[in-house]
Amino acid sequence: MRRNSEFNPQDFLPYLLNQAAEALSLEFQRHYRGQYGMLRTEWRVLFHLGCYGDMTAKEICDRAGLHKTKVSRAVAALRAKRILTRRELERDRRHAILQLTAKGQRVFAELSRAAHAFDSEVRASMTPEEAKVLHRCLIRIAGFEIAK
Amino acid sequence: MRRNSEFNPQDFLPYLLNQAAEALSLEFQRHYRGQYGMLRTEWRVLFHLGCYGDMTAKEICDRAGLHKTKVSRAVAALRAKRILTRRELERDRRHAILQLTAKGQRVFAELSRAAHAFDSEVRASMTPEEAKVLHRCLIRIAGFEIAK
DNA sequence: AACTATTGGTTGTAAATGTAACTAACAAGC
DNA sequence: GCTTGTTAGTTACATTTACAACCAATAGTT
Repeated sequence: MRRNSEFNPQDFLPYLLNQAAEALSLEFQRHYRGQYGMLRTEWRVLFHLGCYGDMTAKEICDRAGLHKTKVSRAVAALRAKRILTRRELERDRRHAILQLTAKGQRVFAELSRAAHAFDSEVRASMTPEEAKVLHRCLIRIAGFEIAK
Repeated sequence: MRRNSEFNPQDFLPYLLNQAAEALSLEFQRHYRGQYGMLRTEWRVLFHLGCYGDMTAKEICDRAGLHKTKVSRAVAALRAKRILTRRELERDRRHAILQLTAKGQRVFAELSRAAHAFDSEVRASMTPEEAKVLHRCLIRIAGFEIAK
């Protein structure tokens, strides 16, 4: 069977994007996984709480685009690791504010620094102009939805 | 707890890249999953065989950066769907060449067209110059490995 | 030929994820 | 107050994936 020259995987954006995303995620994983035994979703929850401050699980779902079951399980795991606590609201006991513990804040500070360094290292492989374009395109794509 | 203004998830490349990749993959999934009940890895294997022609599972692993167990299972599933066949080599019976069936080629042609259209649609959201920069950066990142 | 190593690939099992069904708390209409 | 609906979150179960152990074929060594 002969080669199809019109189109190849590297030119298909979903594929290329996935390869790039995988490469970086696998690499950065070492930090939260190796050091703290955290899963990707756990790191994301921690990241959001650290960056944006205390919030409910629902808010994390919305901001991070994660399904509530994923967040629910990540929160349970982070609680078990004593990285965050939940405090139910008096006025509506369905909601619970999630809050980093002192340990959680230390871990966040640590990982946040690692993330920053990692990010800089990746950006070092491109010009500031390229970085700007990349960022702009990714933001646009991340919100991409095809006409239904 | 107050907001950490120095750094936010949208600025962290692994995160942003993941969001973008997820958005596109989920969207494109409809085609191979909805129409043919294929999984992502199956689509990738089909894609590679269609684009590059017959090859062994090992070659697919190397080219696609997939683990051999994933490919092994995808191949089994695609065989069950009569999309490809395997032909053992006489001279080394460890190797088996994977080859698309007539049906496999039709399915590939169909999905390839859909992929092309999808890709164009995504690219329509950026200038040719942006697309070029994006492609260049992603290729670079996809091969990224931090100093160990 | 016999012994070890390596390679291509599969299988078993545990961990992680997705989906749907469920619970509990509140809100709204009557 | 009692239905009905909605929202936040959890649990149960089925799929998918990751990791390690495994098998069979070949290569390399002695």
